[in-house]
Amino acid sequence: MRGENGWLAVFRTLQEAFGPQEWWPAQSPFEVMVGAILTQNTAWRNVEKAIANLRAADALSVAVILALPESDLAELLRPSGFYRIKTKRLLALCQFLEAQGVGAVPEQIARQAAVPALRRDLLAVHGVGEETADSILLYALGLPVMVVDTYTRRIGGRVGLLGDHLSYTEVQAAIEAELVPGDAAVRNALHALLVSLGKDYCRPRPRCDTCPLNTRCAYAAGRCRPRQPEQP
DNA sequence: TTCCCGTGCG
DNA sequence: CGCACCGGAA
Repeated sequence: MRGENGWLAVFRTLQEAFGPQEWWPAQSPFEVMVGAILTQNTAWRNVEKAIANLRAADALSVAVILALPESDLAELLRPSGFYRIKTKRLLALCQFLEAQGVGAVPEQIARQAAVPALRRDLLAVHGVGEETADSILLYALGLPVMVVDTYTRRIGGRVGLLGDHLSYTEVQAAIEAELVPGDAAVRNALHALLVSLGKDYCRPRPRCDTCPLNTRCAYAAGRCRPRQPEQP
């Protein structure tokens, strides 16, 4: 509706443009976690290749991955880039899950009241930072946690909802303040919509001419030009 | 701040 | 070819 201004207005506009989102392309909570590690600073299409390798090797489980020779695991992860580092990180995550005793059904231990402690424990895992931890909480465990990523910052900055140099926590709090507490679905959908916009429109070199937000975006109204000025 | 790294697009 | 990619650690 008209009259909304902040992230909720962005949410509604994007949902009208892209349709309802129910996200994370994965077949299990564990696969979500794997994807969350592999997609760090990496195009999703490359992550898909690595996950396909894992699936083909029947290695989409904690037990199998932990039993795999590290060099073999690295070879499976290779297409996702940063593969030696990601091998270490995925192993660290699997060791954590095994220690938790939740390798098979991790979502069952997740209750909303336990979110802060669970987030803290995830952050203690090598290779799990704030975005990865929150992606796991939201998309693997279904908990109402807003995920902040590079798209969120870029879009928020351009539309005038976020300043520069804000910490992860500050950005997250700014968005959370507009969302219904406890509603995981809206956080899931909003982040998914932001990713969709970020990939296809609000890119480093933006496509403002066809962007669903271009009528309300400060960037589109100002600095965004359909093409570079002609050469002198 | 710099490094980690393959991949597909412009 | 060069650039950017659903970051995090050193």
